[in-house]
Amino acid sequence: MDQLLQSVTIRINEKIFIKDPESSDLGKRIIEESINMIGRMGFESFTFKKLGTQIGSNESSVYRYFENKHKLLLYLTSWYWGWLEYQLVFFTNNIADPKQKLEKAIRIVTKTTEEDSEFSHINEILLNKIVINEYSKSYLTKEVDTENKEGYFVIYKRLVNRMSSMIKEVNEAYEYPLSLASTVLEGSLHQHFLKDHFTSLTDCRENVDPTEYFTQLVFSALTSNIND
Amino acid sequence: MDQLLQSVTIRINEKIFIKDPESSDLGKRIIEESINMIGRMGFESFTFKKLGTQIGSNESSVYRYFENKHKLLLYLTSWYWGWLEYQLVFFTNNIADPKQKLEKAIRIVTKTTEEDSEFSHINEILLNKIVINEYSKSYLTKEVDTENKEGYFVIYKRLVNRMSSMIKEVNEAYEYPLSLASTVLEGSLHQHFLKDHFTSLTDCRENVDPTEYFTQLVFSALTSNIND
DNA sequence: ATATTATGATAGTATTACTATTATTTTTAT
DNA sequence: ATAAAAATAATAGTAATACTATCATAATAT
Repeated sequence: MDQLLQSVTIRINEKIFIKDPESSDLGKRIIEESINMIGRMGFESFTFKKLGTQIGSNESSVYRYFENKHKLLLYLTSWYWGWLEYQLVFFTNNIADPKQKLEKAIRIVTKTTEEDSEFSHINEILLNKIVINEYSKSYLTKEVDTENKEGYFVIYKRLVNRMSSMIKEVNEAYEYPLSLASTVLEGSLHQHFLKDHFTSLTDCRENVDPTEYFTQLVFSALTSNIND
Repeated sequence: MDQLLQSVTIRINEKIFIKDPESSDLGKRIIEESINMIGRMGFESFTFKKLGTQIGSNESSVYRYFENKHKLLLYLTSWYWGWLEYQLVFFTNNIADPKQKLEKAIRIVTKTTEEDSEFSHINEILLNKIVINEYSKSYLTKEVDTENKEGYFVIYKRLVNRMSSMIKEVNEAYEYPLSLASTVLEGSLHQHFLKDHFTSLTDCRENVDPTEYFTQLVFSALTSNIND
């Protein structure tokens, strides 16, 4: 990623925050440091009090940006999916062949984030780890339906839909484009997690990325003739 | 499921509990009522104090069975996976043809639990809902590696391995049997969740079970010639 | 120079997630 | 049948969490 990205901002649903963290220095420190802290200690041990101390500020000041840490997690993960969506669109835009396009798309959404684009104060490598470890917690709640209606998951949903469209462009007769798209996105996070913690449950490892597995899986499904 | 099951017990790692809940009436009420309560109010709102009140007992008594609610969740989910494993083995045991066997296996692990087997005080329908909504939380923690070493996830791991073996029996050249097995198990929970809360992200719905989707997906992957 | 807004400091509350102690009831062993 | 042991219940207490509320101070905008 390069210069271009420096002028791009990821637009997050305004209901997720009280005050836009991008609008001030303190806000940016909140985002920056919360990524470090959640990455280091995990979401459950992370608190606004600890964050306040860490950024040389105050618990009460953090509360002026986010209602609670759940909303902050929604903010961080939305940002991540927005960033991925941007890459997906940018790098597949010029590809005419649907197969090549889909292949590129799968590569983008399943790869390990290995470089920090430096286009913001956000550490994408760490954020990728956070998404792997914590994303499910943002929607596996009793409030999902309300929060979904409020539009807290729009970016992720848009991403799944973009993948689904690319799948359909390869084979419009395929019956499960949405399920396949959501399986690739969610499954990729899961395979990355297994690679790090349950090596006996995955074939992915150092140098065998989930990318290859999912690419083969998707193209098999789309070019299969088992239902003929 | 029938009579036979009444004599089967699912063996849970003894480190997960302090006192075996199967060993007393109070223990069984703890399990039974915790399933109702977690199902109703979600894992985060559930507390041992509320559980104590509900079963006409005491917070401190619950603590004599489980160290904390995380361990209780591990117990419940282990039980569920053990129960699924039992069905998997039981109903595939007599099938000689590897394809038919795998097909049956996929059906068992991806179907919606629709009947309470009555072979225990455990409500399997509700427990299935709990697994869909809460299972990820049991391993997406900072303590996974330690708890994995303690053997808290053995049953689940055994289940993935059984699925993986069945996959290999259909196509021993297939490169990702473990990833495919873990994708089916985890992905099935995810598709069920989407069906209930994010209908725009899945093709599964009333009468279109994840079963069909995953069956097609797995057999496409195994009979694919895209790498030839 | 003053009003406005942002931030910081402090205090307070209800709830959670426990631990510890003691009392009471139930079970079991003799 | 009785004593000892084990299980359960009741009560109290603690540190931490997840906030809310209030007031003071600093930065900025007009």
